Amino acid sequence: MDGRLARGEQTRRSILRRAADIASVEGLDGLTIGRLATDLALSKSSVFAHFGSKEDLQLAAIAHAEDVFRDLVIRPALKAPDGLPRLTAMCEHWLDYSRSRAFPGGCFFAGVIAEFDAREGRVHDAVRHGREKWIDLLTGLAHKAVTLGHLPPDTDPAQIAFELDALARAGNMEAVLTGSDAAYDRAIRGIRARLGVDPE
Amino acid sequence: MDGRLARGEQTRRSILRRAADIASVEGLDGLTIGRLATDLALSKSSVFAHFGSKEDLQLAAIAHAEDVFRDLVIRPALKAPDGLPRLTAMCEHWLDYSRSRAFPGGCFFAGVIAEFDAREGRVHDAVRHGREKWIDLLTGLAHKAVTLGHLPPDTDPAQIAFELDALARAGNMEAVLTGSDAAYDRAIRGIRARLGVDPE
DNA sequence: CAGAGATATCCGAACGTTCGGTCACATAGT
DNA sequence: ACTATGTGACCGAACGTTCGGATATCTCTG
Repeated sequence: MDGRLARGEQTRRSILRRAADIASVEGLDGLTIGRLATDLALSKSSVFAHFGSKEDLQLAAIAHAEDVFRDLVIRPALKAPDGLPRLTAMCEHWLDYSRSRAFPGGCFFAGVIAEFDAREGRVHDAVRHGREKWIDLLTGLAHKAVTLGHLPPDTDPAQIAFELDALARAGNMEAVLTGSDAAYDRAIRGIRARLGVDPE
Repeated sequence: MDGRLARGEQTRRSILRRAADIASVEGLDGLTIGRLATDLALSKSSVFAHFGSKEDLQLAAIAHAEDVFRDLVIRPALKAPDGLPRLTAMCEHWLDYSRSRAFPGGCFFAGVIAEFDAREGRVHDAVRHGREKWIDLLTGLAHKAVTLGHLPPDTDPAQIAFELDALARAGNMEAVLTGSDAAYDRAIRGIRARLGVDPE
């Protein structure tokens, strides 16, 4: 077992990368096995065989997008000092991740949540669970910021997590919709004001 | 030309009502002519004939949803006194419209915007234009509230419109995703705090 | 080290279904 | 009788899925 990846694993990853990119624009339903096969110069059956069903492909794409999100947003932000700096860093990395178009359709989850929020099934559950973890993370950071005295003692951590997420998500959506980066400035201004942080 | 509707117009409206309901859950792409025909006990060709193409059906569904939104949110809110009361009324009617599930998938536009924000074409343009009108409306109300002295004179109307929309939209999404109404309280609390209005 | 055998990986063809869309024809309303 | 409205049969394309077999890649033996 050397460090190299087995051939199948490489293919699987290339499929997932492409799948997440497509899904961020066309949605997880718009994601198509035939389209994937064409784009990657593979056969439909080969793409299919790696996942066993379209639903499992969708779930794998979500898991992959979560890995990307962890690498680009969560892990870097956790390097900031605990409390308010870490909370603001999390929001700013979130916006950078959207702005950089790590996924061509903006934030992968913003699109997928809206697609599956009102449905049922495994994909809905996975999306919902992923979002819960994210909100819990933000809430925990806000709580820590309160206990450290970085935020007023009467601050409700869950409420502030909700509002920060709302502002960031709105920035992503408007930026993608209009093709302009101006919405990111709106989002960051709202976030900084809400946290009582001086605008740079 | 008496007051009654022509037969075809009645059918057309029933199609659009159902189409908007389906699209709010499954998306405008998940909306299917065959599904519509089955649900309404019509033939596919009849449904199709009313619109000429699927894209035109999607555009008509958007226009219909805008009518509903105008009736349930905008018109009632405009009865409130000008300035801050009207702005808060707009937000609250927005949340009530989402909570009441006028569309089974929550706010029609929240879903459709996320579906088409990163795409191109007529549907994207229609969605974007509709959202522009909505934001302009909110911005105008905020501006009026500032000039009337209901909000601090240094308030940026466009910024506050962005933030109010962000909070309301987040409330809708989380409520639909989790099936709980608690998110609406979060949204309204954030909105009232942002506007400096006392919670009731 | 070579080569046989097992195992991953991938392909091509086909399946049944559903999609948006077309068309000739029937029916209903005035 | 004429027009608006709706039907039913049908098309080609794309969908997810299945399957048998070809082709790499790895493993184990001699």
